[in-house]
Amino acid sequence: MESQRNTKQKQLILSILKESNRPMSINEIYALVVLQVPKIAKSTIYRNIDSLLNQNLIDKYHLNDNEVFYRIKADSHEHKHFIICDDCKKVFDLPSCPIHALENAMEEEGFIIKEHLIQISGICKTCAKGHTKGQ
Amino acid sequence: MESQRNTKQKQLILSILKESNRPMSINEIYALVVLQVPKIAKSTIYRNIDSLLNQNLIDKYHLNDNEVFYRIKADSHEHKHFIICDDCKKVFDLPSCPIHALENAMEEEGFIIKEHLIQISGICKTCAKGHTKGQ
DNA sequence: TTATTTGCAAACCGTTTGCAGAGAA
DNA sequence: TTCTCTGCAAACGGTTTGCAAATAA
Repeated sequence: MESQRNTKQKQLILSILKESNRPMSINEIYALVVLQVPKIAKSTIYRNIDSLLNQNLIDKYHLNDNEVFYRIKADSHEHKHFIICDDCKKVFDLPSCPIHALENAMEEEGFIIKEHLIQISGICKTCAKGHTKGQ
Repeated sequence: MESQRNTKQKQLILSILKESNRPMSINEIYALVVLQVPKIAKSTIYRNIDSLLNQNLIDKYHLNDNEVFYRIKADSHEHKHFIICDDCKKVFDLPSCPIHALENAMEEEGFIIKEHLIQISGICKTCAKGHTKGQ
């Protein structure tokens, strides 16, 4: 891996993700960055996001209506429980995992739940037979 | 809505989805369709998929590595609990929802679980205040 | 016969890449 | 000074669209 330079563009992107502390789309990030660096190109944001991913400072998610979101990495482990607003399309973290208690808590806090989705991934029986390919 | 014609292309696409009975990507569908209709264009598949979606015969999901999947509609309600193979990238339905028991069952059946994701969507507090927009 | 559907090619749009100049170290 | 990063413009790839020929009804 090459050495990394600290440009104001990269610092700005990182600080936006840190402050929002929720998954953001490229367009959300761009809208905020462009206020402070009016001539910034979207490719610069894509490249910096890529660099932050490689540095393991942020995570990437494919959520909702096929949009891609990035979020500052959680302290301990990757947090992958989201709540998505059907209206404004923003994505928020869920406080915890157990689903039923959690839904009740969400509703008490004023979020109107429409549906939930559970996604589990790993290696299926067929593929597990074929190879021991760990990663 | 206009009248719908039953072309062999559309019948074929629908029957492929019915037989597989799991979420399939456009490319998976295309690979099977092209065997029987060699000159078919992908745009024809996209258009037929769109028509089947409008007819409420199939569902659409954005899963895994930003891929889009389509699956024949379940009898009762929309089934949105998937299990995804990290290796072959195929997507299968989960038999039921409650997550812990389910993970145990999956592992007993030989699926190696790497991670799971819970996604809940609805209307956030802020948006709920603004408007009473039901859909 | 006639209106919808098809195959083809071009357009579209989010993302990626090549490149010369700007800027960090 | 040197080498990475930026802004710009063009390329890329999955999806959509326009159009004339094919086909279901």
